[in-house]
Amino acid sequence: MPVKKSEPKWLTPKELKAWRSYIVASRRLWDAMEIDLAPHELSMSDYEILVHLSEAPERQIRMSELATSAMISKSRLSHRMKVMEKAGWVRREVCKVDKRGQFAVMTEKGWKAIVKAAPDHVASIRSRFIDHMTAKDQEDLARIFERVNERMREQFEKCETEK
Amino acid sequence: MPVKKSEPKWLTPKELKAWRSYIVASRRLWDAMEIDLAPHELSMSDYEILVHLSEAPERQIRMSELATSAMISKSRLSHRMKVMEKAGWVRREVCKVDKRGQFAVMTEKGWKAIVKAAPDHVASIRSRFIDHMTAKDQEDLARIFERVNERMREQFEKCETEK
DNA sequence: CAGAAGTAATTCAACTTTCAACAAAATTGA
DNA sequence: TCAATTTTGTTGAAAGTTGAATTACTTCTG
Repeated sequence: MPVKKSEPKWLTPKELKAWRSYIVASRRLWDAMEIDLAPHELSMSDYEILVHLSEAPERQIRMSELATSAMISKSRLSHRMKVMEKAGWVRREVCKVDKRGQFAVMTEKGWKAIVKAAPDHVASIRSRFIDHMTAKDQEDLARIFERVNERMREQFEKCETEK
Repeated sequence: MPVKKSEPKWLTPKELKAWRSYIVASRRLWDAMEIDLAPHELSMSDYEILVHLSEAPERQIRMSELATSAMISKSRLSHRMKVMEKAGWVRREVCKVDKRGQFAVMTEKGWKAIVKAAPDHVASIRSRFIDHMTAKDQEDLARIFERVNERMREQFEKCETEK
């Protein structure tokens, strides 16, 4: 029997428009916000790392946990930490309970750096994104992306259990 | 007179939720779609390049134009083209009118590769994103991101004229 | 309690992206 | 016309990212 793939269900013009405008705006938005952060010698990704670190109790957290919350690989975090350690923003401390573990610890200097960058970053989020939509839009957006996120989690879990 | 920065206008909980759900879902979405494309030996970025190339008249286009439409730097495009040329998907041809110029030309093999990848990619856009929202949501989303995009273009133009 | 399996984090090697410098050609304008 | 400027595209080195391998522990199991 000849293998016949089912006809792909192409996107309708409206679907395509939703996808393209999302993907194009997202790309530009990211670039613009990187530029906005650059004066603070921070990339979006490094900013994210520092925020999660700063929100941890006593501004310290295990490397693995930090990697998870900042949504980057452990390897990448290791490399970035080396850079940020050199900049004096963080330091590493061995975990006394589990000697395999390391704590990422935010230094006073790191705290000052993030406190200094935060107002500009928030202004950037506003001027590039949030301020261009109504309160209703914000709610819709949150709902939509929360759902997308939720579905991806489900898909991922399904894919895990299949192993 | 002491310099006093105006109090930063922090995000309200709703604004923060809109921003965070957008940024988190976007990150995961991108990763998931990279994984979906991987079996075709393509990254999202390379796919984008090939799509724009395939949509050009006679499937050929000047390097600069391609870089602009795929929203990547000329340098990056140059490097990627070298890789894709090696894979046999594209080749380069000098422009007879403007001898500085190069045309990126899609090969038959490249066309076949993109035609083969497209149905899976569209299925990926659907299952990861589009299918989780209503038609109304799609319209709202398109409108919101179109506006965000438009505003960024204005901001960029303003910043250009200031030079 | 020994050793097998699992986990935390880093390192290595390969690859990708960026940035600055460059060459060649086209355009501008005095 | 012709020198200055701009544009096109590439290159090479440095920086960043990834995934597999590695090291050093911890936990589990009989």
